[in-house]
Amino acid sequence: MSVSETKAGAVKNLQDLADLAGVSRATASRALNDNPRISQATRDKIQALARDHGYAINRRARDFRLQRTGVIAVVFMLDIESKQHMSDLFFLDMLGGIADSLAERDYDLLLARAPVLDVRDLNNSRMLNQSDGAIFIGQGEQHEQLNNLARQRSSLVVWGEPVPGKQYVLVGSNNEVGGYQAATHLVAKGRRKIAFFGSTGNPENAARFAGYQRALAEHGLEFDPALKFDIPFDMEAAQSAIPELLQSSPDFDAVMCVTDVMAMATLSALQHRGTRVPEDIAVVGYDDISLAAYSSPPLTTVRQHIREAGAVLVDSVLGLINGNPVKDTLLDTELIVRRSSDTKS
Amino acid sequence: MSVSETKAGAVKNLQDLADLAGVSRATASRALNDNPRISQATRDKIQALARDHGYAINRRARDFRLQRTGVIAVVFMLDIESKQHMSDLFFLDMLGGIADSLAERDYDLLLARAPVLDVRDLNNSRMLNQSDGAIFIGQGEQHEQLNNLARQRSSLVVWGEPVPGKQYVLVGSNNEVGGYQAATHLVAKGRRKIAFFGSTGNPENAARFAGYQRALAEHGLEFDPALKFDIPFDMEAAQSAIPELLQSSPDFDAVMCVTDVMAMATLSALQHRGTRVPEDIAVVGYDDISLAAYSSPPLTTVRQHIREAGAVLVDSVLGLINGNPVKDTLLDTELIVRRSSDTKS
DNA sequence: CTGAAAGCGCTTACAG
DNA sequence: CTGAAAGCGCTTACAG
Repeated sequence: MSVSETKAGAVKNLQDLADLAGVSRATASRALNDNPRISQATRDKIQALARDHGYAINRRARDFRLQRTGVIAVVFMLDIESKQHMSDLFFLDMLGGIADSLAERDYDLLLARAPVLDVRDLNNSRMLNQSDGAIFIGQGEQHEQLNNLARQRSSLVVWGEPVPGKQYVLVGSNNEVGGYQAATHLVAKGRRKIAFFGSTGNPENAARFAGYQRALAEHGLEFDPALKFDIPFDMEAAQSAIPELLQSSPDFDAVMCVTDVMAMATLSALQHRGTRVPEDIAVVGYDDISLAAYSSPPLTTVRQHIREAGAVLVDSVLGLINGNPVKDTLLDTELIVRRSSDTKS
Repeated sequence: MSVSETKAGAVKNLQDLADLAGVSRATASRALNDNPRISQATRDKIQALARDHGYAINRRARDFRLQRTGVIAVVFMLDIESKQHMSDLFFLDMLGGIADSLAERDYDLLLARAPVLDVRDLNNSRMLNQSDGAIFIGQGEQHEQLNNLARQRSSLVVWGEPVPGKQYVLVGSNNEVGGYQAATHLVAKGRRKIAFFGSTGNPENAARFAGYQRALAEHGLEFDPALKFDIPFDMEAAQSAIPELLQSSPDFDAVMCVTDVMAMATLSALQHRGTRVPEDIAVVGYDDISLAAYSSPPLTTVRQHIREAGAVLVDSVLGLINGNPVKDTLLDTELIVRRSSDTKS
C-alpha cells in the first residue's frame, strides 16, 4: 500500500501509465497493443492499470506517429447543371451507411466541405492530402477528372456506374437492370405510354434510361422521344418544371423517375392537378430512400441496398489502403412494389 | 494518401520548404503563418514557394503540436423509448448546417458512432477525449447525464429546450411558441377539435405541447386529453400506430404533429383511408424539413431555421473552446402555411 | 528579423 | 522479455 492512494496523479499519457507500472514507455506501449513480446503478466497488469485509471491511447498521436490519419474523406459529387443537392435523401442515407461502417473499423469520417465543382481542385486540398483514402459518391460528369485523380492517388473508390476506360475502383448497383425492372413492372401493370423523368447527363442515369429502353423494346413498345423529360435534380426547379410539363405534354399513363425524391415531387404535382395515382398515372421512383414507404401513396421504387453499399465502399477503400487487390463490386437492385403503381398493394 | 513524386524534389514538409528557401524551419513556419516578426519580403517569398510547389501545412501535425484536435464531435441524442432514428430528416438537415459551418471555420466533424443510449458511456470514449468540443443534438431523456458531462468537460453545447437547472450552454428554438403558432393557425382556420400527435417524453416536445395547450386555452377551446396521442418517432411504428388510432379514436378535424416526418406518415395514413387533407382533416408538421414543401399535399409546418441553428451551434462551441463567455441562444420559429391546412395555398 | 532546440504522445528498430 | 533513443511534422519560448 502506498502512502496515499488518492488519485492525485491523473494518468494522462503513456509516461504516466509507465511510471505507475514501473516500466518504460516502450513496454507500456507494447503491453497496451498486446504485443506478444511482452510477458502476459506485464500485459495484464498494465492493461488493468489503464482501465482503472481511465487511460486510453491518444489516437491522434498514435496516428501521427504511424503516419496515417485515421480519416476517410467522403466526397459527394453533385451534378452541376441540374443543381443536385447534398440534401438529396439518397446521399444522406448513403452517408449513414458509410459512417457506421467506418466507425466499426475505427476510422473517422471527414465530410466534403462543399459541393465539388471540379475534382482537380481537390488534388492539393487538405481533404485529400490529409486522409488515408477517399470515397466519391457519384461520378457526376467528371469521369475524366476522377481518372486523373486515381492515377495520382492510390486509395480512392467511386460509387457509380462502370464506364469504359475507368481507372478507379468502382462500387455501384446495376443501373441498367434497375431501369429495366422499373419499366418492365409498369408494362406488366398494363401501362403503354411510359414517361421517363430525369437528366441522363451522368452515367448512372444514362444506364437507367438504357434499361428503360430495353424493357420497352423487349415488350414491343416503341420508345417515344417526346416522353423523355430532362428534369433537374434540384427540387425547387423540379417542382416548377413538372406541372408545366404535365400541361403541355402528350398523354402518358406512367412515369418512371430517376430518383425517389423526384418521384415524390411528381406525386405532389400530379395530385395537385387532380390526377389520381396510380389509377390515372402510375409512378415509380428509384433508390428506395427511407421515406419512400411513407409518401402518399407509398412509392413503388427500385431499391438500391444503400447500407450494404456503404459497407462495401468502406471495405474497398480500406482494402486499397492496406495494399490488397480490390475488385469492382456491382450490387443487385430490387423492385419494391407499393401503391403508387399498384392499387392492390 | 501519398502523391506520387513526379517532380524531382517534391516539397513534402516544412523542412523541404525551408531548404528550398534557404531559411530555417522556424522561419518557414512563421512565414506561412504570416507572423509579423518575419519580414514581408521573406513571407512573400516563402508563401509563393509553397504555392508553386503545392505545399500545404500538415494540419494533423500542426494540431498535434498545438495540442488541439481540430475536431468537433456531433452526437445525436435519440429518444430511446420511441426509437427515433438518426435518419430523421431533421437531424440530417441539421448535420448539413453544422458541417458547412465547421468547414468554414476549418474544423472537422466527427460523427457519433452509434446511437447513444447513455451519455455516461461517452465520458471516457475516444469521441469526447479526442475532440476539442462537442455538439449534442437533442436532450432525449438524458438531461441529468448531460449536466454531469457539462460539469466535467467545458466545451459542450446542446441543441434543445432550456430546462430548469441545466448546466450546459443551450441553443434551441422556441418550442412553446412554435406549438402555439401551429395550434393558433388551426384555430384561425376554423378547426375546433385539434389532435396532438407525438410523444412528450422529451423537453422539446413537451414545450410544443404546452404551446398547443396555451393556444387552445386562449381561444376558449377546452383541451380534450383523448386527442393527445403518444405516437412513436420511429416511422415504422408510427405507420402502424396511426391507422389504428384513426379507427378507434374520437373525431377530430385537425392534427398537429411533433415532426414533419410524422406529419408525412399521417398524411399517407389519412389519405389511404379516404380522408381528404385538408378538407376533412388539416395537418400541421414541425421543423420544415426540405421535403415538407414537396409532400402531397405540401405541408404546413413550423419552421426551425435549421441552417442558422447549425451556425449558432458551431459559433457557440468554438466560443467555449476559445474561452469566451457564451450565452444561450433561442431562435425564432416561423409558421409556414401550405396546402395541408389551407385549401387556398 | 532569424535560428537552434525542445517537445506534443506515441511506436519501433536496435541493443541487451 | 525490457529499455533507451530516435523521430513523425509541426510551433514557439528563448537567445541572438
